[in-house]
Amino acid sequence: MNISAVAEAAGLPVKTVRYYSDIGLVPAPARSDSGYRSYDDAAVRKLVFVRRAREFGFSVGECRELLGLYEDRHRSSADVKRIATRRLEEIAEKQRELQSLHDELAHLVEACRGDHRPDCPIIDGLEARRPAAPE
Amino acid sequence: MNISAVAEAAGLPVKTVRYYSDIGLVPAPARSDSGYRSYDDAAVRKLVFVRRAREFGFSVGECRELLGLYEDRHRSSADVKRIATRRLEEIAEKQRELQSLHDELAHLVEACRGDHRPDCPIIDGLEARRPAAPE
DNA sequence: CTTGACCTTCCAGTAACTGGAAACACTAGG
DNA sequence: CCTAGTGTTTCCAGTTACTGGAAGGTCAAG
Repeated sequence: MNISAVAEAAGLPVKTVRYYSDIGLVPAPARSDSGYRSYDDAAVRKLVFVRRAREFGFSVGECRELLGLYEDRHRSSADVKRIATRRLEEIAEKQRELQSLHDELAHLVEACRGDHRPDCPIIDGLEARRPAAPE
Repeated sequence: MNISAVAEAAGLPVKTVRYYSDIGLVPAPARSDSGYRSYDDAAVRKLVFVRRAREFGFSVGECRELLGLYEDRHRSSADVKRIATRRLEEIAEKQRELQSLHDELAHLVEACRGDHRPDCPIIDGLEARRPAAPE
């Protein structure tokens, strides 16, 4: 399979497939006489796996970890569970943040008449509140 | 005010304040004889405004837009409302995505025994499902 | 005068790609 | 066999929004 075929099969852009090979996330594919990358079905499976994991918000580094576990089924699934659970917590945290963001902004939008008067609660709301300085 | 004072007042790292001046997001500050940046209260207000807007998920480009509106109160608040509403929709969309992500991953984690058996529903779940190819 | 904190500029790096240029490879039609 | 068009290669640069660090100038205290 040439790169565009495998890219389509995996649901990834060609550039990304090349990139994943470049950074060693997936093994370097065989090459044809003319230098074309030649992928097999195993490569497709791994790329699909990576795409899915990325969609779940796993970083490329975490994908590397997961792929290692995926490759070596003898390792305990506890490792996988640990990684996934940590990510689950991060997602939940992000959801909470997003929720408060949404509520606050929605409140401002609601309060905004959206007409041509110069005062605007959204602007005013952005201007308000000063938190503690960072680190 | 020197940069560290204004940074603290605005709740931003020094580097970021310098960066915002560099990219012209906020106006280039006056300089002392020795070349030190010298900020005034208006600069602090703008930086606070930008920090808040960034916290709301507005991109730097959008902050530029908003800052323009903020600077020119004669413009209608409809513009502000339009931008904020669009962002609100994006936040809601992101929340929905995050929710389905969370549910799916939580399901997999629950199904995972987390022991030393070689099969792992999380791995299997990541391996499954192939969507349409992108763009 | 020296020490230490603060400031300057510039360069590089981050994450995860994405876009584009220049050049070679392959396939189909004429 | 030639040509056009598409696919592929490598490499370099750019993206976003900073962040870290080096080399060096400045300032206030003791």
